[in-house]
Amino acid sequence: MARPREFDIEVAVEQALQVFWSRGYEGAGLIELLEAMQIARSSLYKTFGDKRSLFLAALTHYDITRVTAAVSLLRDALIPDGEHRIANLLMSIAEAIEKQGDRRGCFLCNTAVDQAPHDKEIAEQVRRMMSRMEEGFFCALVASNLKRTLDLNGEGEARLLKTARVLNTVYNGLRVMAKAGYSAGEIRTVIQAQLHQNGLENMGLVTKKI
Amino acid sequence: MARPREFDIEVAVEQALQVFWSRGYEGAGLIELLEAMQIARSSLYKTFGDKRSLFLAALTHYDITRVTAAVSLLRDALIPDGEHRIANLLMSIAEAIEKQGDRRGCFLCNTAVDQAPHDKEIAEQVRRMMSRMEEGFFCALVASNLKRTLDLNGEGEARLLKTARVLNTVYNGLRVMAKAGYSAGEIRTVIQAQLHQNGLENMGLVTKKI
DNA sequence: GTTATTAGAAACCGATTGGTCCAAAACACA
DNA sequence: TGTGTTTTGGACCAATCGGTTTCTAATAAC
Repeated sequence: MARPREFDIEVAVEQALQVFWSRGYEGAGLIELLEAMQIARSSLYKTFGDKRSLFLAALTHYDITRVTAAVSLLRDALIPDGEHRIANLLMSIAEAIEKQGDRRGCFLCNTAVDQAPHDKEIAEQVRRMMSRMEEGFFCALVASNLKRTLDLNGEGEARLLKTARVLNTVYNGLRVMAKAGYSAGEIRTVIQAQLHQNGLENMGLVTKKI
Repeated sequence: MARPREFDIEVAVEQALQVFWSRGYEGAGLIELLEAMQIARSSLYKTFGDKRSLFLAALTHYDITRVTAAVSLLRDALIPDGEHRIANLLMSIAEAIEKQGDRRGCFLCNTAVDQAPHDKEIAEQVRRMMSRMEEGFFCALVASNLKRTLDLNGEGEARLLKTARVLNTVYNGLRVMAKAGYSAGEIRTVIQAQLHQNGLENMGLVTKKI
């Protein structure tokens, strides 16, 4: 029995995420955040507490939207070969540069670099999100020809877990390169070389068949 | 015919670098910088112009000290095998975490992530420094068994250049992982897997013989 | 020693920072 | 319609931001 909130929290958090994503935590001013979120100062503080909590909410929102989407892509059974799923994910980095001129990179990677070292809670969440990414890569590897090769050799899933972590490391490295100004073409070359080296040979881009 | 400067510019820039390195550009306040540099406000502005120029000076200082040191390691003829030089450089990331608890990562990588997208001049310098790192990896690869394998196959230096870029990407990825909280042991595992995949098999740590 | 020049310490600047407070408006429920 | 509760916008806050100015002290050249 009270006045209802006039804005949608999820929409507001998504807008805040956009600002944090392109400006970073320190670079994002309250005014810029409020304009993007289309809410008043007091509404922000009443709803979220403070700037840091809003950031945490944005990070969680990134987790349940973007990270989840990436993991889904890596588990997508509609693309039978895991190497194709991995190639699709990595190539999307180059595509983002090419088509949208997007050099904001990965919000998770950005946050790991500039906030995780100074904030324990953020660091923990970043670790969890990184682990989710690794799991995604692992799922794709389970459906790859690398898995089949390893099965013949009798090597276990330990090797797959290791490769998943390597791929996630490369993924983060690529996002840094994108921010450093490398072109879409240069990034694609790195991806191809990397996939080749990981024994993921069949790596042409394959679109989902529905 | 004037009063001489009381502080050493290089020392001051090195101290400023330390602050920018651990706090980032926006996170580094004037007061913190001045205290670390042990100079007065007006001296800073007279000598460097403004905060951004000081940052640029710190970035250049990082280039001519740290990046140069890394490249020297990668070209060090006293370590005959290139793969050992590469392993040494990558393993130093894990060592920094283990021995100094240093999670500030690589200042070049940090700057690429949080400043390059917003500042053209910084972006250009970051690109130049990344290229220097790649050249370093290339020099090490020239002295590696991968090179010898490729020579037999008739593959040219193009492949080596590509691998150099991949290694630099991995290097940046590892620095992100370090910031994300991965342990020295976890990072070492990734490095070993990666070196293995790059055909750089002889990868035990080898100390320089003088 | 005088003079020209510059370094240095500190006061000072407006703008902006993140954050609080309060009166008024808007709704749910009776 | 009246009442109670909560959101809202905007005024307000001290602190800090990056940057400037001023004035004094130091010193090299003459």
